[in-house]
Amino acid sequence: MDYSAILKNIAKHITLDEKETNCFTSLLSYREVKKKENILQEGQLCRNISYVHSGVLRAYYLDKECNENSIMFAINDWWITDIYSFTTGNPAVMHIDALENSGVFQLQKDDLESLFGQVPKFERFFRIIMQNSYVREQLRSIQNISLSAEERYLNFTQKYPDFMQRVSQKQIASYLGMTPEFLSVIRSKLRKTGE
Amino acid sequence: MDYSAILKNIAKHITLDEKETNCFTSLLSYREVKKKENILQEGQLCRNISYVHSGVLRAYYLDKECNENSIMFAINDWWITDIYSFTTGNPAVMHIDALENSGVFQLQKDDLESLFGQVPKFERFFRIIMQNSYVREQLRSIQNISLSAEERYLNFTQKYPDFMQRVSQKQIASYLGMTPEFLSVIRSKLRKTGE
DNA sequence: TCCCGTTCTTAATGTACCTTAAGCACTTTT
DNA sequence: AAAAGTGCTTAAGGTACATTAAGAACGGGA
Repeated sequence: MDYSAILKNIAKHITLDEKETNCFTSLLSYREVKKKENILQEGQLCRNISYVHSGVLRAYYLDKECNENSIMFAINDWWITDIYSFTTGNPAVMHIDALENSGVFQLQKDDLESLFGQVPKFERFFRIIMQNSYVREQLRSIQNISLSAEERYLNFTQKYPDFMQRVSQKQIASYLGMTPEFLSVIRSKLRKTGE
Repeated sequence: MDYSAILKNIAKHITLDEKETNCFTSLLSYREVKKKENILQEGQLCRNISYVHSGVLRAYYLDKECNENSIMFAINDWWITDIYSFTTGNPAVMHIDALENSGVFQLQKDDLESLFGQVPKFERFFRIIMQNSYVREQLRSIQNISLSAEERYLNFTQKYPDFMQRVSQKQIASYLGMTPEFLSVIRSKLRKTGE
């Protein structure tokens, strides 16, 4: 099993010796997820967190009109989970699917707790991951409230150019809180004024 | 100085012995903040995090039309900071004011880092605080995108009844991403259909 | 290879919410 | 106590977005 990428991700924030590394990798399970395959459904308990080794996953929320509201996209080197269900133990509010054939390393919540006991440095690692995630979501809230649809789109293309290649416009629109039709109008307007 | 409330807050997630407690409290500085007084402005570096001992603080973002977009309210027993500036070291994007005469305990970023070194348990404490904050913001993003203005308002009144007494409607409207006029219309409609 | 489903586009119509403005109640300043 | 500011309400008119619908282009499955 190729742990190099995930270990490099960990090494961004903490330094592990060999024993700690083995302790960590022994808790990981690798899972292949086919395109369109689902790894979490609303109502289930989300008891693990996934590191995306390859491919793309998407988390989304189905509202009462059954619209898909994209919550996050996760490509290579991102972590993804239903953090609400994972944290509180309540049923999941979101669905998580693969947008391409993907490979993820999964860590069970119980194993993570025991890892915290054995290698307390991981508290630091996940403190940093959670803090960065909080920053990202807070900036998103601010932008949702204070920017127009066009501004949100321009922002997204700058901030996440990688996603533009790999995620459909429909899904980007749902992440940005607008309909795909309106996103199409915005893009066509930008195309004209851009030339 | 009365540390009982903040220590009780810490004790929700980690257990400290006497020495650790002293180490922690020695790093705190108490600050009184008068109503309308500002403790952080956009563009400054935010190098501390505040625990609200009494009163109410509000964080808000000024957009380019100079509208105040409320980001969060913090009453007794909440933590508040510009997490973006605090984390990245970039200039603050938000302002933080007191809505009432308030008392806060402040912890400097450098002191917090040294606290992590001396009492690693605090990594756990702040991991949990950050994780809970992430959950809160993510749920907020989901609701902003998928709910109508009226639904967001009803949700807010249920989730944060304490804020309703202490925060003006204008500020609640700005937190919910609508104008105060429209919130007033919603409330008047609810008053009628409620009877 | 054709077909079927999905995505993207364009356009007409509809609506949730904003803007502006005015009046009243309340609080703060002088 | 008057004056000036601020918050809440109501209403008319305006706009950014949604909805519906239909056609073109692409991609996956038999």
